[in-house]
Amino acid sequence: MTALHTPFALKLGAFVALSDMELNLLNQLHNRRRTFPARRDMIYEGQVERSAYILASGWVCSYKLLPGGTRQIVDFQIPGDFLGLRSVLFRTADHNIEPITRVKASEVHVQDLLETFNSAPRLAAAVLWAASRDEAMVVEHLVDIGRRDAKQRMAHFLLELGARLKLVGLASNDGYSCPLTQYLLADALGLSAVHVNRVLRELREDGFVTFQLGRVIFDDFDGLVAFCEFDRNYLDHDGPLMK
Amino acid sequence: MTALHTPFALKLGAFVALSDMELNLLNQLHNRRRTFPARRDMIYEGQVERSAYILASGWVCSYKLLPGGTRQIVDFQIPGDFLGLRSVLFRTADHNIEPITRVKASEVHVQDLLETFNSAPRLAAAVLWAASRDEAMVVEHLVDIGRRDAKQRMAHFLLELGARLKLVGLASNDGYSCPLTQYLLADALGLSAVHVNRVLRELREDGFVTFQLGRVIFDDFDGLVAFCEFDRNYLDHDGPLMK
DNA sequence: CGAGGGTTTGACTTGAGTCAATTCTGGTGG
DNA sequence: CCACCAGAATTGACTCAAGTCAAACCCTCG
Repeated sequence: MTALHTPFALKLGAFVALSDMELNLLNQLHNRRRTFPARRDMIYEGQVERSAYILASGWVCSYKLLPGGTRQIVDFQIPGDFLGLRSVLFRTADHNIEPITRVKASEVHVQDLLETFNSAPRLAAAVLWAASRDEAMVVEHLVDIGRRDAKQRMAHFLLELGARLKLVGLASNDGYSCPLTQYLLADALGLSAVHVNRVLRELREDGFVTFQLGRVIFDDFDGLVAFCEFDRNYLDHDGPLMK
Repeated sequence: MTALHTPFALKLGAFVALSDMELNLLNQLHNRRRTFPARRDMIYEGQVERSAYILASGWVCSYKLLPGGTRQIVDFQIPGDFLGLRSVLFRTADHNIEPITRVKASEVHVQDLLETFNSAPRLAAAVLWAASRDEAMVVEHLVDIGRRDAKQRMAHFLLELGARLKLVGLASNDGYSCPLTQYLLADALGLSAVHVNRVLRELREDGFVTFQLGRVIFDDFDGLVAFCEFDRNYLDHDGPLMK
């Protein structure tokens, strides 16, 4: 078994046991490497020229802008995630995508993707699976915002992010490094930045999590899971589901 | 051109101009008709036996239950919508689906669906398109809850629902009939039932919409659209996008 | 005619937002 | 190496949107 090179392969590998041939195919998708500076939108609402990307390193967020000037961050993308898969289907992008850090990503043409799927149908299943999982994530985010109070919401969010990062080897149950500012958290969780700060302090004082200096540290992982009633099942995978 | 028989065909017809052959194929999907009584879950979280349905008549909602006993309704499904497409992919359903009214639906086996796609690839594109649109809807719902106050949220929601119903011929700019109770609205919009009532009263007193006795009546459609900054584009289709 | 959802309304409470000032941090250039 | 700056993080005081509790009311259906 060869090494799993990219976060993308790592992630798909959590769903499907990948053969060397499949790993090679995945690597070939990464030939069109591009770099994006932080803060400047990669894809913006209404943009016509469509392309999809696979995130190799760095973090981005996808958000919708409201007329009032506020915005709602729909999701964060981390290494291994697909970007703009949906904007390829629609004629124009329906939301903006902004790099939070400097980002490296591989541009993927629909053509190449389809060809890859042709050669290795199991990869299609894996990608579809990953996409469904992302959608499930948005749903969970919706529940978060709709029915949890700020403190549980934050706790749940930090755990979920941790679970995703663990899939690509960027987190453990101890914690992970996280470039998100409190403003970004606020826009994602539907809170004000001030309140985000207060909530983070409370969680810290409760001895659950510490989020400071770009690192999330789980001081009491199990306690935190219990506090926000985090469902361990839906993100935990013990290994490939398809052999 | 034959009549468009089912809401499902009507909806897909908004995306792709359907040939007689394709219409026939769609109709054949509807041979396994089933009826469900109101209030009893059709699909529940954790259920293993998977099947997908196409809604022929009636309304259902998909929701997630929280440990505290509250719930968040993620989306409502109306005639022509797919049910449980995702639960076919995952081993178990990740949310519950409950009929709001008595419901008629056609059971669809993955097998049949794939065969249909094989015979008419354009239908695959249309279904994928519809699925993407549904996902975009969830995103919009997320924005609604995260960043709009209760009044705009309600206004936006009622307009969106109207737009969807219009696609299958069940609404006009005057209004539509709607079996949702204020409790259901509350669970969908992340509000309390009491506040839903207050907000509906305000919208009525402002002369925007009247929601009473199971009917939504747009007293001032344009005013309402302006009030909640509804984006007409993303749901309005003048006709098939693929000829 | 009674029962049970569903709808309305009022009085009170509270979680989260706003405004505004202060401190911390990391980066930059002299 | 240090002074300075901008962007982040903190904190306190005050406000307000939305929740909670509780009591009517009102259809509709058996």
